[in-house]
Amino acid sequence: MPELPEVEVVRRGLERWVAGRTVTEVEVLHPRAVRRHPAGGADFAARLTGQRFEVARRRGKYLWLPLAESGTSVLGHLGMSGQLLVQPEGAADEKHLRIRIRFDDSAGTELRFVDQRTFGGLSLHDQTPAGLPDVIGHIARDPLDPEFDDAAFQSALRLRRTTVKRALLDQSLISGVGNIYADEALWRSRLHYDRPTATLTRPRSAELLGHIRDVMNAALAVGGTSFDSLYVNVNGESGYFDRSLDAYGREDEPCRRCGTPMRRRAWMNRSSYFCPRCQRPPRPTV
DNA sequence: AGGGTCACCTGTCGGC
DNA sequence: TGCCGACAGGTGACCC
Repeated sequence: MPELPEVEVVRRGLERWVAGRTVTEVEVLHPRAVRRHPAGGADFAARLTGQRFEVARRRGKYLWLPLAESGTSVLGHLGMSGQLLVQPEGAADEKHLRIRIRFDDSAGTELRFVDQRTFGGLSLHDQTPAGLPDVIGHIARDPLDPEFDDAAFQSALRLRRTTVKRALLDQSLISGVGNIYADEALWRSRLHYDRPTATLTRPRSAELLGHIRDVMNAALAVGGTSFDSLYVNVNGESGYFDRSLDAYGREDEPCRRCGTPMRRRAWMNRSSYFCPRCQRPPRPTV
């Protein structure tokens, strides 16, 4: 569940089903799932056992479970294919089950980290005075954070010497935006992905930020975007926002504004979807 | 220093 | 059928 709305859906599930529970056993079934925990899987398991989870928090695409009275937290990132699932004890292991966490209560469920491509993982970190795991200090606030500074973001965006989609995907400038919501916000803003950030006016950058927020909130309201069973909440359920996408994945389909067939362009080892009429490419600079 | 490229994985899909 | 390449929602180490 990679981008902000999908991660927030997972965070809410953890808040409901995992907060307040005490860990009795941790099984690390694949070393890559704890590769961001330098001391290794055995240390991760030993240090987590006996600890009690507090309410899950999130910044951008990272989420973490603070451990009560310890000054540490379990940090999680879902990568491209990670899932955090609350499953009945005894349910058959998923094919890509990487980490299992058991609890001391009688709720009858356990927490599982399942990840096909192993780009995601869990790790244990000290918290900074601000309450953030120390290794994500470089991650900017996300646009749904009440303390996100709109004016500062707009200024920083326009000062960058890069192109607008690159900037949106830079998690140290604004976090939580990935390939889907970048394309959606750019389509709503009528901006081409290769538009130099320096050419954005203040109103255009404000409008872009507004569209990022709007599209993320709209996705969150319907449980996020799921094209397949890889992207689900902690109960294994998909979101519905794929039906509302205007740009992402719509190659050759008519633009919902002007009817022109949408295009896909290879871009940074991935794809950008855009309307060639509504989102004109920037004039080549000399 | 900051921007841009590529590797890291496993799986699916479409073309031949 | 099978093989092969393209592609998939992300990140950060490493270039220049």
